[in-house]
Amino acid sequence: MNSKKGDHPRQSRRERRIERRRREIVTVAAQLFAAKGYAYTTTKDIAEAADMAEGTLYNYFEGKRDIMLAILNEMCVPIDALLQNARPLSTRNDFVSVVEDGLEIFVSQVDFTSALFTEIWVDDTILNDLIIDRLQYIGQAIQGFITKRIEAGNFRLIDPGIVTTFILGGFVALIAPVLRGKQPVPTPEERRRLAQTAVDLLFDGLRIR
Amino acid sequence: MNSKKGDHPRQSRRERRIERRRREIVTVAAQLFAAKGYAYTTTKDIAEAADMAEGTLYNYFEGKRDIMLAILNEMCVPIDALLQNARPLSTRNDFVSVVEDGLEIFVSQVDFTSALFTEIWVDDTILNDLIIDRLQYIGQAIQGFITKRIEAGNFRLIDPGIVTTFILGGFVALIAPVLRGKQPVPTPEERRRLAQTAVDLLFDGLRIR
Amino acid sequence: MNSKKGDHPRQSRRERRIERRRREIVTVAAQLFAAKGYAYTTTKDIAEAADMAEGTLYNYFEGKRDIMLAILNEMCVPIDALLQNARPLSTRNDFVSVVEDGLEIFVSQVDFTSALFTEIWVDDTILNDLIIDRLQYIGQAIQGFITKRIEAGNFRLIDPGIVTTFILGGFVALIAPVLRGKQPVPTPEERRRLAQTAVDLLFDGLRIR
Amino acid sequence: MNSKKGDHPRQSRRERRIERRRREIVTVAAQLFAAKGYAYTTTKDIAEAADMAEGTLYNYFEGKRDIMLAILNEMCVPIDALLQNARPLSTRNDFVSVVEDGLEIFVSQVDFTSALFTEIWVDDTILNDLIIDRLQYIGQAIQGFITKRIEAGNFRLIDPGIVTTFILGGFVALIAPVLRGKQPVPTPEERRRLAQTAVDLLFDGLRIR
DNA sequence: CATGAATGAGTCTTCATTCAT
DNA sequence: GATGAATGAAGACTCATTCAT
Repeated sequence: MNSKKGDHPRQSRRERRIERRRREIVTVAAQLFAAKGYAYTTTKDIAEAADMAEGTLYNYFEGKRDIMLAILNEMCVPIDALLQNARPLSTRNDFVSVVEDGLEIFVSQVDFTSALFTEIWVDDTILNDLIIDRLQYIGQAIQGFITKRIEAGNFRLIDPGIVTTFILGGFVALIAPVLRGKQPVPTPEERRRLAQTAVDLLFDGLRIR
Repeated sequence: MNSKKGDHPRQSRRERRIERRRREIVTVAAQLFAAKGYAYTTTKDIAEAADMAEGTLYNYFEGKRDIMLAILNEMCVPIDALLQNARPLSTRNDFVSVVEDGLEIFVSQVDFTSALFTEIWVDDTILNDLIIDRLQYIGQAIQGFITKRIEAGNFRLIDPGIVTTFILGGFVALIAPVLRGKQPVPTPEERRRLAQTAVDLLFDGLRIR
Repeated sequence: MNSKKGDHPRQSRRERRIERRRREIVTVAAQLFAAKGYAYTTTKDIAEAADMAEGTLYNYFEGKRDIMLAILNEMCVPIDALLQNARPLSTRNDFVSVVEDGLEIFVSQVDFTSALFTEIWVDDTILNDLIIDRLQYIGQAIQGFITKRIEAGNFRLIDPGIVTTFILGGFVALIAPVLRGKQPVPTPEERRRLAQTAVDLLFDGLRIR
Repeated sequence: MNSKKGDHPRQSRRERRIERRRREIVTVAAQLFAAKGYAYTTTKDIAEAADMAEGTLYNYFEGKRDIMLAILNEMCVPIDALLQNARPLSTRNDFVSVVEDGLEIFVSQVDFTSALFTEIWVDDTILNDLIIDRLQYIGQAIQGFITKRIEAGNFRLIDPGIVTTFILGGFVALIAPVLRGKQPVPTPEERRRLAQTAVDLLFDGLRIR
């Protein structure tokens, strides 16, 4: 019997401790990577921020890069959850919800998101392994939605590819200032308003109809 | 008098040569920074690519960072020109033109743009010194345009700040795949279509009116 | 009295367990040292091979170096036994026997011998503390044998020192390929043949008499 | 014109300087490797001994291991020369000469030889790449010599393989004490005597004929 | 001006040893 | 006694910058 009481301890105390420690490291590393970028963050920085010896890092991660990958995976979990659970986009409200949830994910983990964005521009491996697929998945969902609506006669005839790209960019732009600390993290209400305004713009455009 | 003959040589031959050399360095450095990121590009890389000795770089630039700054300034020249010369946005076509011109600038200097984008996420100084002001200038132009149109009763009542952010993000998204080599550099015709589609979306939205 | 019952237990059960554990460690360590060399074998390697925690090693040895010394001592026990028990060399057969026994000792403990040879070249302390004396003892035995035979008119007048050195080297060369895994461990029959051939060569030389 | 005077300067001044520097490094490194072993010699040690900054080493060698390989190659040059130029062994005097020359090579470069011997026991790559082939070459030369003599009726019927191994070991044993600093470097006269005694022993054995 | 060797602070990583549990 | 996480000193190697030629 591993644990004194519980019958089904998911993890032994040891495993929990290890997990906790990894989390600590990942958390502070994300902050540092977000603030200074991966290349400019030293393992010494991370160790000091995590208040441990440099060598201790290597009991939990294979190396600096491994910490980065852990951050990115951490980041991917809620994203994948969103992608899995998302009902197929069919109504305007679906769209607003998804945008809102997306904002929530990225913005509630500013450091992780920021670290992610920083490296995407530099590291092809990361881009290919982690981003491209998900981006295509999202892109196809949006394109599917638009295409179907066009066929149904609800949407105008407009290149769905370009629109999708534009939408994704707009979405990122909404969170970029937050990531770079130029704007405070939006409250849930503000996120809702952002999502609604964005979708509003997208559906009806600027011009008075 | 520096030059032997001409009365008003803007620059002596020597100065021209220096200028040419600086350009060479900046050009190859931009390629390297774009490809591998600033941090992962060594001065040796640059020197080799520019076919000169490492030490020679220091006759033209104060150091590695100074080369980066030169790249960014290089980048800013056409942007500032665009911003200066742009007629105040008043018609829909103005908008299309500006977007088109913007695409042209960024896309025709993929390396410079790419190098720029890479560092913005990491380097606060660069962000503040070079980007923020221009972004605000552009943002205000767009916001002004929207606000005026709203007042004129042409545009719906919609938060101009959010719209502006969204627009800028969409714009960046159009060039991002090119920067990362995931899409080929668009031809002038494609740029025009991109610009038109984007503005079209922006003005009239997706829905059939 | 340590043990509960027996009157003359050489060692208590505890002591025997400790001794057994030390043996285990020494055995696996010798394998590793032989295979990779002392410097390239980590305490983690040893601990894993001995199927115990790294820290446990330190309950039985003062440190990594201490394990090495234990190996060497282990190695010395049968050697010293051989040296003690060996009748003074007097006949040709004595010589063959000693060579044969020597081969047996070194070759039956390939890992220990190998570990020993590896470090002798590097570590002066080991060389001085463990090897020099024994080597001199052996050398003197051989020299004594030769000198006596020369005086007796059986052997030619030939520098006994050089001969001794040459003999020892020849002996080592016979086992070296085995130590380095370039030849299989010789069977007792092969060892006998090796010993006989070597002594034969030594006594009568190559030339037809 | 590269050089002021000479028409056929084998190497430019720069190349000569580089070669000189490499030599310096190799020389001090060999001393250190010989004294402490490869693993226990740090690049810092080498740099200090060569009186230069650590980084400078890397202008001349790819890394620590590369320095080791340079030492070994340095070592191989005279050996290969000896092997190439050696007349086929046919007389007893040929044998003495080769042994003498071999002693000269190894003993005149104590540090290099010592560094070599140290690593052979540990590093399979080195052993395979540099030693095995040459050893086999030498072994075959000796075996060939013996076999031919046996066929000619000059030598007794004795396993040439074992004899060869024994000879090589004897040879190494003659230089081992010098390598480990236990004996002074032998003078040419001493080398000659060593060689003669060894070959004498080998041909005629100890026993009075 | 051009060169490129020299520099040495700084990086990531390893590992023998300790010690709280 | 057993464990294995924590430690931190030390190691190999990198690279922006300097400077003598």
